[in-house]
Order: sequence, then C-alpha cells, then structure tokens
Amino acid sequence: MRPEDLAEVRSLPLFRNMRAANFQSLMQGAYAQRFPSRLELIRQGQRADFLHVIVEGSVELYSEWKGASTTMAVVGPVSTFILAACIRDLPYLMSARTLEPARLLLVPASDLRAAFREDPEFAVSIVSELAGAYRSMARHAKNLKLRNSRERIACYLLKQSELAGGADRFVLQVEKRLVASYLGMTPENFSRAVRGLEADGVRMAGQTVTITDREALVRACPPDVLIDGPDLESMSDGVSLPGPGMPEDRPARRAASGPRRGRETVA
Amino acid sequence: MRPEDLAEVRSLPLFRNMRAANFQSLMQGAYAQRFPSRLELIRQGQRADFLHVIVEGSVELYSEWKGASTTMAVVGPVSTFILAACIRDLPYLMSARTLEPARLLLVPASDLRAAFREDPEFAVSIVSELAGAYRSMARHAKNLKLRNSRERIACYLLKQSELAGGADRFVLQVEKRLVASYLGMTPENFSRAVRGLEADGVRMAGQTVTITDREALVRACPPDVLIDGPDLESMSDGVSLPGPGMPEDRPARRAASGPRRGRETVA
DNA sequence: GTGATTCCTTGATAAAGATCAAACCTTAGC
DNA sequence: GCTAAGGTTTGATCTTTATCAAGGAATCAC
Repeated sequence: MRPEDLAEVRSLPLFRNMRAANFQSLMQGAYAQRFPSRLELIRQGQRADFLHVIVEGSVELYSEWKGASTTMAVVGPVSTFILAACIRDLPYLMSARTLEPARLLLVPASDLRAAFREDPEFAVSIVSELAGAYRSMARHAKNLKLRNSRERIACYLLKQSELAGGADRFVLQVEKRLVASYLGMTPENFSRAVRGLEADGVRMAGQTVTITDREALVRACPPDVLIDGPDLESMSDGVSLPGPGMPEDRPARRAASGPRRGRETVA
Repeated sequence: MRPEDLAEVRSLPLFRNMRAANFQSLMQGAYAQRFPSRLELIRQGQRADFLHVIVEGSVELYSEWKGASTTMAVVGPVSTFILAACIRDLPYLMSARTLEPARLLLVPASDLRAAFREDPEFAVSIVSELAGAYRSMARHAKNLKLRNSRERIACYLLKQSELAGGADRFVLQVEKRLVASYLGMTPENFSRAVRGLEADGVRMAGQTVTITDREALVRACPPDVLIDGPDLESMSDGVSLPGPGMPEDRPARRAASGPRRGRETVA
C-alpha cells in the first residue's frame, strides 16, 4: 500500500477524525489487495468479515433473487462499502464485484468494532456515515416508488449535471445497463425512455449527455432535494452511482485509473 | 408519563444498555404528548428536532412528490422513528402522521447527540439501530426491484404468518391501502393480486388472512432471508409494517390500545 | 488488425400495473 | 340506529414496462 493511498484513505470522512494511533492500528490489521476485473468480491448471504475500501477501480453492488439481478450501487475511489453488515456482524444483503481491475483495502470487521469502542470521534464518524447511508437508501426507495422510469432518468441526468458543476454536457461514467438497473428498469426501456426525453431537452450520443433545454427538462421532471439530494451527507455505503466526467475526460470507462473520478464521497 | 411506559421505553434496544443516569437525564428533557388521530406530526423537509418514540397508537411514515404519496412504514408501540435525521441534524426525508390517537415521547435531537458522546454503550445501541434501519431499507428496495406485486404480496403474507408464530390464520393490523402503498402498488392492484393468489393457497376475508396451502404459496413466491428477514436486527427506524394479530384479537384497528401489538421491534 | 464478446438500440408483442368510475361494505360520529 | 365518510372491490380501459428477437456498434483479447 502506497503512502499516498493511505493518505487518501485517511482523508475519508469515515477515518478523518479518528485518533492517529487508532487509525494506524486499524490499518496495521488491514490487507491491501488487487483484484482483476469482473471478480466477485462478496456474495450476498456471506458473513461480513471485512469493511471494503476502494482505493482504485470501481465496484458494483448488486442483489439477486430467483435468477434476477439488480444493481444497488456502483462505488469508486475512495470510498467504503458494506459498513452496516460489518457493524452488525450480519450477512451481507448485497453482492459485490469489480467492474474493472481494482485495488481494495480490507479492514477486519472485528477491528472496526473494537475501534468504534476505543475512539469516540470514530464512533461519531461511523454513526454519521450510517445515517447518511440510510438516508441514501431511503431516497432510492422514494425514487422507485414515486417516479416512473422517464422521471427517474430525467432526474438522474439533472443530478449528474449538477455533480459535473452544472455543466450542460457531461459523460456518463457508468455503463447504461448499470444505470438502467440501478434506476429499476430494463436496458431496452432505458434506451427508449432516453429517446423519449429528447422532446424535453436531452440528447445522448454514446456516453455523452447534452442538456439542450434545462428548463423544459426540469418542467418535465422537477428534482427534489428530498429525493435527489444533495444532503451534505455524502458518505460511503450509500446507494448511488459515481458522478460524471467532462467530455474531454474520455475514455470514460477507465476514468478510475486517473487521479480519481467523480465525487469519491457519493457512494 | 406513566412509570410503566417509561419502563417500556427503557426496555427498547436503543435505550436498554445505556447508563441509568444518562437515560434519566435524557428522559428529563423529553416531552410526553398525546395526539389525535390523523394528525401530521412531521412534514418532510423540516429540520429534525426530536427523536419520536411511540408509546401508544400507531404512526404512518410516508413521502410525497408531485402530488403522489407513498407509505414508507407504519410503526407501532414501542418503537422509535426518524433517528437518522436526528443524528445527522438534517431535514426529514419522510412525513409522519398518526393513524389513531397516539401518545409519543419526544426526545430533543441535541440531547440525543450529547448522550451519544457521553455514553459508549448508548453509542453502540445507536449505531446498531441505524445499521439495522439501513438494512431494513435496503431490503425494501430489493423487494421493490426484484419482485412483481404478486410476489411482494405473497412474501409479505408469509412474513406476517411467521410473525404470528407460523399461524395459518391471522389478522392484518394495517389497512390494506397502506399495505398496498408500502408494497408499491395501488389499492386496486393489491385487491386484484390478492384475488389472484387464491390459486396459490391464500384466502383473505376482510382483514383476516388464511393460508390454505403454504407449500403452493412458497413455491409461487419463495421468501428469502436476505429480503424478508429476519435479521435479529429488529430495530426502530426500520421500514416495515406492524406484525399481525390473531383472529380472536379483533377489533384489529384498535389493537394498539391493548398491551401491545405485533413485534414492537419491527419498525 | 481481427475475431469474439458484450453492450446498445430498435421493433413487435405481451404482460403488468395504473387510472377512472361505480358499487359495496365497514366504520366512526352523531 | 342512522348517516356520512372512507375503505374495498370490481369492471373497463389505457399506459407503462417487460420480453423476445435481431441488427449494429463499441470494446477487449489475441
């Protein structure tokens, strides 16, 4: 594990405020590891052994039932996932797999729980993180229950634009099939709905999205802070997808190998 | 606030392990209050001032967007809600209203945060509670994304049966329209789907549910611990509906005035 | 490069779910 | 008990979404 990576981990909201000694001992017990693309890191139902921190690459969290599968989140560097299962020492509710070659830091769940009791500041960070993750998941559920797929896409794109600094043109960092699954629809439906949104001020060519008429788009699908955020709570273990890149950033699919893609605090 | 109510609050997983002195001072700052039926307790978007503890009655948590509304949970005594917003000192993501006359205990959010830092055991309880709530919400999202309405109903009924001690006959404690909304469908759709489930071993007469062929039902819709629980994590702020009553328990609509209805730890 | 995946799109069709309207039933309040 | 209000069911219809199938485009491995 390189020192600069460690520094990035240290700068995460989760670890930022803990005492140096505790951070050090937590890292001492952790494993840095590389994984190839498309590797299953976690199988839902397994016991939670390690908190996972993504240092490089990206990971999809997904769930399966009766043969069907749905994307619950895509997380990129530097962020953590499956905190809740680790804290409760319970089976994972989601599976995880790398979308590209990735480097992860695995922190033993038992060490984590010990550190929680040792370090009050760390306890505060953990509880903040979890509360944020809860709210993120609540938003996800509201989005699914209150909006149709057209509206979910429109608001997703508006949110991406916001994450891109309000730019009218940006590049999706995640495959469309994953966005579709995250938003709770089939790729076909996603494709058609995007096409349908052209009438409301969106154009999409490949991974590049252009908002041609923001007002029309907002009129068609008013975003809501209580669903789309932001919440200033941007923490890990949340439920979302990485932020967009700028048009010059391409090739998009490997953006993670660059300095860092999107908001590292989104997921 | 009656002493026996206080004892029940004290017995909640959230408060059970905190030091007596801290519990006392937390309760000192709290307000016990009665509310009539159908009163809006919380409006989504408001700042989180109080942790709410239901001592008697029941409360619906719901969300709205563009005129539409969806039930996120129904919580009964004795349990808490909106912990996450209190911890983070952020706006509520959901609204809350009483479904019947209710007695609540309102604990100032600032006191809660102070107690968190004072009392390590309380910190552990809070973090457990939040992790449980997160998982509960994750289950809710999985349920919505991976199952159709027929399957959601079938698994919901199987779960209710389990909560009723495995009984083949039990009474819904919640209005069907709320169950329907919680499960993400219209009342009409719910009604028709239940009718359709008769072929798979369910009969419903009024609020009374009879499972006539459990095997058929399970075959039609296999429940999954990773969606339906249980998780042993039964905590507050979770996302669900109260457990069922037994057929003799009627009248169901007022079950809460009895000793206590269903699992008080479910919500 | 080149081949082989995998992803994305489009079209046709089917299923699932929503909406509108009306009747019925239950319950709460008087 | 009676009435009014709200919850539930049913039917007809329409919209939304999924499924199946196939062609085209991008990407990865060799």
